[in-house]
Amino acid sequence: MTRFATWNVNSLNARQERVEQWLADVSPDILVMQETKLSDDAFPALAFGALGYETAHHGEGRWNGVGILSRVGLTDVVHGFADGGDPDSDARLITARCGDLTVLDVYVPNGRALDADHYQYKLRWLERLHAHLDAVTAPGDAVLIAGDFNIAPTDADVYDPKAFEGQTHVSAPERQALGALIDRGFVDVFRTRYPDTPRVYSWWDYRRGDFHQGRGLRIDLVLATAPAASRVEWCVIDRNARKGQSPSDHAPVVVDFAAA
DNA sequence: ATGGTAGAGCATCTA
Repeated sequence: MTRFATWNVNSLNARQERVEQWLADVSPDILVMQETKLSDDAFPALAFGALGYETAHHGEGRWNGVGILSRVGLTDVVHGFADGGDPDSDARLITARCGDLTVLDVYVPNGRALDADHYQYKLRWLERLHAHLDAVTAPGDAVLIAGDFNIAPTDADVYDPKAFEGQTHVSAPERQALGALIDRGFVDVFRTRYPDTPRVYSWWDYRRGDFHQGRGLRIDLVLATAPAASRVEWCVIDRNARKGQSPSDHAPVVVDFAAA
């Protein structure tokens, strides 16, 4: 069994102690993180190494930043897009082979507002994933795209769909971009396993007591190709990690895969 | 009316 997890940690500097405690509690074999907000130089590879993990990190410093921990092997690391285009100005993608899984760790742009340039950047960014997948994967591979998608796949993933009308995370073009990955053969592991379970979220705004009021979005996803999806034994969003002192605003998503 | 909180870094920007 391989235990895989994704977590937007919202600053590793602010969260290191909590992340280490969570690793001890949950013991994932692979953890992909988003929003480390670190440069590669500042990434605490030694601290994670002492816990038994190999690491890879792609970060620019103040914002964004993605990192992978693995204790089942970590090879073929690709920083950013391998689509032959211009380098992404933001550090939002890192890819690696972890054991028998090819893992894309993604921090999809937020979008900010439907009329913002950043929203067009988000759509282009999602489009670029296809050429990247063409470059780094082959048909039949067990591939995961995991991370903070900043997209709620359907209204069932939104606490109050009316409140989000006209906003990012729920717009048709974003959902269509996610749909294009589904059309490509990826499945949303959590929703496939729990098709009818309502009010399960992975992110809650820090403000207004949203977490305790149950006002959240399910925007942290694990997408898997069939060779990986067929091995899913268990999937959970760890709400407990959103509780207590100084939590991230996101909860981790954990997936157990049976041995190939 | 455009809040409220958190993080980075020290004025706001991002989420």
